[in-house]
Amino acid sequence: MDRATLAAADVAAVARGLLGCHLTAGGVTVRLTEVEAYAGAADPASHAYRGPTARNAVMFGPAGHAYLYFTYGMHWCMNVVTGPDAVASAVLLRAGSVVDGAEAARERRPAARRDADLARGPARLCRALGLDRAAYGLDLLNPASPVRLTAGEPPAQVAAGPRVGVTGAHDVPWRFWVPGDATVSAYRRHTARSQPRS
DNA sequence: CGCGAGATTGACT
DNA sequence: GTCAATCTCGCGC
Repeated sequence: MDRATLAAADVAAVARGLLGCHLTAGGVTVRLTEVEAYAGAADPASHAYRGPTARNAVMFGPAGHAYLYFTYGMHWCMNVVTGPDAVASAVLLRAGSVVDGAEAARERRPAARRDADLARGPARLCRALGLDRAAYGLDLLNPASPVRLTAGEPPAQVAAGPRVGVTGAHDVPWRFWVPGDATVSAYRRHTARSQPRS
C-alpha cells in the first residue's frame, strides 16, 4: 500500500482498493472485507462536512493517517484518511476477517461467538485490534507505526450499496464489501434511539 | 430468530 | 442540552 494510491481524488475508488488489504495493530491482523467512503466537506454524512474541528483535524491532513472517533458513549471507529492534502475525504473501516492473532482479538471481545464476529462491525473491529484515542493521527504507512496498513489479496468481486447508520445521504452507494464473506455485517437501516426522520 | 430499546461519553449547536 | 458513521441483550413471536 503506497500513499499515492490513497491520495487519489476518487474516494470511492480508493475505498474499493482497500478491500483485501491488511490492518495490523495490537498483535492482531485483519483482512478488510467492508468499508465506506466519505467525501469530506462535500458529503453531508461526513464528520468534515461542517469544516475542520479539533476532532476531525486529521482528515484535512495528508492521506494514509488514521482518523478515529468516539461515538455512542462507548465505541471507537476507525477511518483511513484519503484524498489529496487538505481534502478531508476518508474511508471508514466497517469489518474485517482476522487472519492473525485471533487469540488476542478474542480476549478483547469475549462476546464474539464465532471468529467471524471478532471484527464484524466498525466498533468491533477497533475493539478487536485494541484501537482507541492513542491511535488517532498515526501514519498507517510508516513501518515503525504501531498501526499498519499493508497490501493484501484483492477480492475477486466487490459489491456496492448504500451506507449504514448515517442520518442522511442514503442515495449514494458508497459502501463496499466482499460479497459472500461471513465477516460482512448485514445491512441494517438506521434505527435511531429517538424519533427517526419520517 | 428477529426486532426494539438501552447504554454512556464527548463534541458540537 | 442534544445527538451520534454502534453493540448487545432481552423479549416477543
